[in-house]
Amino acid sequence: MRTRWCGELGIGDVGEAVELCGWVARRREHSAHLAFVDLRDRTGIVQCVVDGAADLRAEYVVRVTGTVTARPEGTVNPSLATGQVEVSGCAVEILNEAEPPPFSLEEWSEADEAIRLRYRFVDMRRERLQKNLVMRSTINAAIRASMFAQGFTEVETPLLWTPTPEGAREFAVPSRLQQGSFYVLPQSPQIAKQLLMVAGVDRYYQIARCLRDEDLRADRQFEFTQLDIEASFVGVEDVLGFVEEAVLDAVEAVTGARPEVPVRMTWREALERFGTDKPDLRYGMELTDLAEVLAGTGFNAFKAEAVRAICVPGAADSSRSKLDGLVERAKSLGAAGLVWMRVVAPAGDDTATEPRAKVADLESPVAKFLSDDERNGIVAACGAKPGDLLLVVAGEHDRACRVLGQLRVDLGRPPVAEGGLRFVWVTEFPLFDGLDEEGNPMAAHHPFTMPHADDLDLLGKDPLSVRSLAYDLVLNGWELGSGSIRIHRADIQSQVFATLGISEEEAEERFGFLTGAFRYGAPPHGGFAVGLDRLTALLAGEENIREVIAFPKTQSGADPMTGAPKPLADRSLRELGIGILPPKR
RNA sequence: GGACCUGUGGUGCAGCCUGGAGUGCACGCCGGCCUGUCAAGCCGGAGGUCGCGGGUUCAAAUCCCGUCAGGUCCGCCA
Repeated sequence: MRTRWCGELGIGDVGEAVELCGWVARRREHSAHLAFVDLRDRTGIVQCVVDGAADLRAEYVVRVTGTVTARPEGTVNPSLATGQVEVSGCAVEILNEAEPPPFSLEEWSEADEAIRLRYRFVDMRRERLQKNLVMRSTINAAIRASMFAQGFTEVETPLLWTPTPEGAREFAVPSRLQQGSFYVLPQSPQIAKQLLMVAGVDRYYQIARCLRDEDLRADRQFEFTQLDIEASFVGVEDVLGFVEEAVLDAVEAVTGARPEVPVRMTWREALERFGTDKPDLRYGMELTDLAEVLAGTGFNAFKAEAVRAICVPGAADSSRSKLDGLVERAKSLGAAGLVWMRVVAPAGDDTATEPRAKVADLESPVAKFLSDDERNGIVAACGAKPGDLLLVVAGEHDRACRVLGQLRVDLGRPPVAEGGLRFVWVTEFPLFDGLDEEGNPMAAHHPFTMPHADDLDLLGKDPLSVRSLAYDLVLNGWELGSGSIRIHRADIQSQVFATLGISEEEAEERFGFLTGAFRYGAPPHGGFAVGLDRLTALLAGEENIREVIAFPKTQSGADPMTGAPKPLADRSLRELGIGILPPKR
């Protein structure tokens, strides 16, 4: 039906007779006998010169036959990739008519999210989504090539899996043949891939769909895609190497340049410096420890386990209401309070106004409670300059760090498309993360994560301080993925289960098929999973992973195009043995 | 479960704070004109349950309450 793509035509094609197919993107009608039709296919747009276009409308599907010609002098369009040429002497065959699109398909035009999703098939005609879907495909292809080259075997695992309470909420699938029983959709192929290690597959990967029934966010959909990896007879460094190779290959395939290898950082260091386990290295504003400067302070609010600060460059002119807003934000994040300090010209500086000079070089509600040495020390420790704003949080150590880490993101994070690609390996995550209602430690990663060899004897004594062989890959402040070395020895697994407060019977019931399999010769193994929606979004410069997914859901989990989720017909419910309870109220 | 923002012809907005006739802008749509435009231009026209429900008021797009939808975030996401 066609001989060429619209977007690939250039000056080198002049003189060629072409047949093109696509959609009418725009139409500029000059008279009954001269019109310009911009024809669009997946590769781009080219201008066609037509003898009259009165019967054409936007988004009509057409086949154009004509000759590629150089545009007349002065009519070249530099903003169009094909702008040096046009297709002239065109005959236009209408393959299908179209109603006017529900929203403008011009790239500069924005439409409401609900309408975009309702007419996703129209939205996807735009360059933005076309480009993102192609990029996603490029990434997938590069990853498959990389994993295959590294000797990995792609294995598919079931979507109809078994409930494994613990972790994310699962989507349930009723069984028709065994009424009252359910499959669940896998929140990840975690257990399946460990079984593949017992099976001797040795090096497994899969571009796997994962499903979690948790609330949606800009970087979270119900269903998402991971590069899932597991390998036997490996240590942490091996796993990081496999992942690094695949991810950097994928980035290189998209950008044409191999990025810097990820920076290494322990979880502890990330928390101390950035107040988060997913540090964004594209900008500064790192946390400053004020403990030393304030060691002997008389100000009660600063007599705390930790006193930390961030410096916001040039923000000293923030309005009082903005500062009040920051205080509220800090409180909502769990801080007891937030102290702000405007750094102004130092005392004695001729440019300082009289009232400011009286409080030395800090303008703050608490300045009067601080000694001159403390004020100077704070400014020096933070490396602050006049015009900067300091934000100080005092309190329990981890919480103070996290609050400031979030404020740092709120105030400093650049747009997603700026600042390059800064990969970070965050290593030595704690094995446990807080206590549940019954006072038992909760697994930070999952219950099969190997404790750090040096911390094994702490399991019984001080579980919360036990480090693990778990690690995250972070890119520009987004958690791209996580993984760990798994426990393959029954004695250590029992110890961890015991620490988690999981009895042997309970472990047997929940994970018996895994621990049972482990008795038949489980190799040491470990793995990782990389979120490909997030990776693609970051490479595409998108703030929301919806933009790299063909058919995403809204934040309330709906699909405006299909109307899903919908009630099931009574007949279907009966067949599944399911009754619907009256709505809660 | 919670907080905040948004909802006005097909689309994107302004109007709302400070109530007074659905008023306005841009795009699109329909008709006409126009032989080198390119987000074409010019002229004319059509198109509205101001998300929905209730309340206050002589009077509500505007104020109040509720609700629905979309978005961002907290909780949640081993």
